[in-house]
Amino acid sequence: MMAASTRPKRNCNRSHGIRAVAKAAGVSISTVSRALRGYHDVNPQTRQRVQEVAAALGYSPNPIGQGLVLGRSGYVAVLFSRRHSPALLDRFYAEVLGGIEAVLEANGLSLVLVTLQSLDVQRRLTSRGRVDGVVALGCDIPLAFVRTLQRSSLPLVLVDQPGWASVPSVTVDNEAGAYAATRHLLGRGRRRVAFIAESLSDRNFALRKRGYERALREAGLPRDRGLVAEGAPESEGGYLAARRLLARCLPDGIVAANDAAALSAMRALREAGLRIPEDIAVVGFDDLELARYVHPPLSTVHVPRLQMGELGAQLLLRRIAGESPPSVVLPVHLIERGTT
Amino acid sequence: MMAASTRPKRNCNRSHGIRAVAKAAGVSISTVSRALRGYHDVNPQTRQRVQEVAAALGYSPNPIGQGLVLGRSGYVAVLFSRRHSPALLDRFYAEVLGGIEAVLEANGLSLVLVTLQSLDVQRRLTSRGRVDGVVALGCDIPLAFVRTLQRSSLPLVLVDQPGWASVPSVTVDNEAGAYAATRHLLGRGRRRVAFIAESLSDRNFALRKRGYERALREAGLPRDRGLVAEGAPESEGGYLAARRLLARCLPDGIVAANDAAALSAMRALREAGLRIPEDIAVVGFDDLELARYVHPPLSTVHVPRLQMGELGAQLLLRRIAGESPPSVVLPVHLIERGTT
DNA sequence: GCAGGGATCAAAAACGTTTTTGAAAGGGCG
DNA sequence: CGCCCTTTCAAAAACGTTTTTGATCCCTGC
Repeated sequence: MMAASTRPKRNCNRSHGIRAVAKAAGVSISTVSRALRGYHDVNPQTRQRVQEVAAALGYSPNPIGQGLVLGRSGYVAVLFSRRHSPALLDRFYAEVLGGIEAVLEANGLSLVLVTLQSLDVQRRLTSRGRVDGVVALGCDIPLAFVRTLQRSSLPLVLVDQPGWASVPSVTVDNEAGAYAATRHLLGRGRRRVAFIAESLSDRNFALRKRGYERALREAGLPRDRGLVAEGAPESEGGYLAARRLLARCLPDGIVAANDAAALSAMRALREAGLRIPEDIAVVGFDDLELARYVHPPLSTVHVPRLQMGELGAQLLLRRIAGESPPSVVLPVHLIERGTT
Repeated sequence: MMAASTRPKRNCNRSHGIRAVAKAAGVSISTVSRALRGYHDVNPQTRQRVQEVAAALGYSPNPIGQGLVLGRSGYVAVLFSRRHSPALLDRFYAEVLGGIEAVLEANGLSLVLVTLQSLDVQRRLTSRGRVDGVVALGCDIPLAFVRTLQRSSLPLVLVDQPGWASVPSVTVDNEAGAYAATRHLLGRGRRRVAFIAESLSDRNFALRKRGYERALREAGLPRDRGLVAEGAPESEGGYLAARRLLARCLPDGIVAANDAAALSAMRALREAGLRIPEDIAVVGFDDLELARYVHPPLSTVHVPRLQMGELGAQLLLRRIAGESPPSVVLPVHLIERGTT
């Protein structure tokens, strides 16, 4: 009597899982799998019955079981640097994230958020089978880290950071955007045009500075180092940069490396008693939603954030599929509003 | 000769995995598992050798294999409503997210971002073993949806939305916060104090309205429906609400349901030629970082966002462990700045 | 000398799926 | 009537772990 229940193992006659469906439909589990996956070698009647039974039991394949045999997890990691980590997540990357999520979602993948803050990030990413690919966001992901990821042969794309070698990337034409912004100010008769940034060690901001310098050079204006000011790599860096700039000279136009810097710079300008745009014109970069709503509305270079995210995700999907898609550089365009 | 390689199956002698470590260390795979997991019945020398070999081979256990046998995935879903989905992610929830991520990270769990936009969200969450738990963010997750999640016996906690039954939650004392804000204005001699919100169907905003009303009642002021205005549930809803309010009457104080509404209302007030705080005082709710930097700096009710996220994650961890932790209501406090 | 017991480890079952392999059934053709 | 091919499905292997079970070895105590 007792022998039968001596070793009940875990629970062998559970009511979930592919086995339950197989039993209820009176077929084998392999047939259930094929029927549900839409393979050809299964009788239409059988397929129909299996589908009905599966629906009735509320069955859907356990993704871990699938992942084990298929060798994929169904997760894609989105890597943030410390500066843009969720706690500091600015609207810029929030929107990029939205684009990534939409595309992944449409392809049945889930998005896992990872920040560079944690020490064993590397292990968690490269650990075999944990994620199927990585999108690295922003230009302050250390190159060494990217190289490590690349070595682990995990599909990888860079967004808002130039790619290299076989790593595809999605970026915007930073240099051309800043060039257009500067030309715009020069075209309005401004002659002492400054450039400010939260930080010039940010690679994207450095590229924008080059566009600014090229415009000045082409206009035949002398290069004045006093016209370039740097703040601090934090949310109020632009305010600091503007204060430093005004302490040195009085420009009649400012090209800011991003909207955040432009907006806090505007506060500094107002505190200094300057009128915008009469005394000094300002143009930003990014076209945050907020730019439309401040007073006066901020002229800025529009960056297609959603599209960046979507393209990044699409590139990653192709990479996961084994292709080697080329990097893409998105064009940007200036939007004139009230500050110029 | 050929018989040996007739069926090479996938690849049976691969150089990764627990088997490789076992072979290299000259022990069985079960010993490797026990040694690495820190169990007792393994000789210290053997353990040491196994650890060295594992480190040398760069081995770490495949989480999918672990998940399969352990019945957990190592992932926790954070659920956003459409309104706060990544594309629209406001700084409020970004910071809550940061708190959640920090705690999960410290406990070896990863965070997967899920929005209510997708149609089969439900399947993806409740599908057995996909995630170990869910944190639902915000007060506009449909109750029906929450109930479904609850029925699936997936550990669940609500953040910024009142829990019920056995679902624990983390909220702030919205009613008390708005009460304090209103009392503050009344204490400064304001008598015609209005309340504006992007939307009154938002449950948290409705609670704040009740705090506002209680303060007026206790002060013996007559109830005036014209003093309550609603905008639209979008980023510029506060602007609209303020316009509607001013079209009806001229208050000398405004309690806004959140900082976003307060800030865009301030724009409307300024456009109407009103001085802040001389003609009209404004107090917000949330204490966004931006509140400190606008001009004049916004008086507001501080909401401990990071802490909300941390507590939410901790509650979920306890729930996953099988406990039934109680809901928590965090206190809030008023911060006086330049607008009152 | 031998039963009993603790320490250490190997073998195997189990987790839930997919995919390969091969077998049975049915039909056309010689 | 037998052979071969096609259709349909069942059985089993495989994915990478953890955990249970039981075997071996060595020691202690009688």
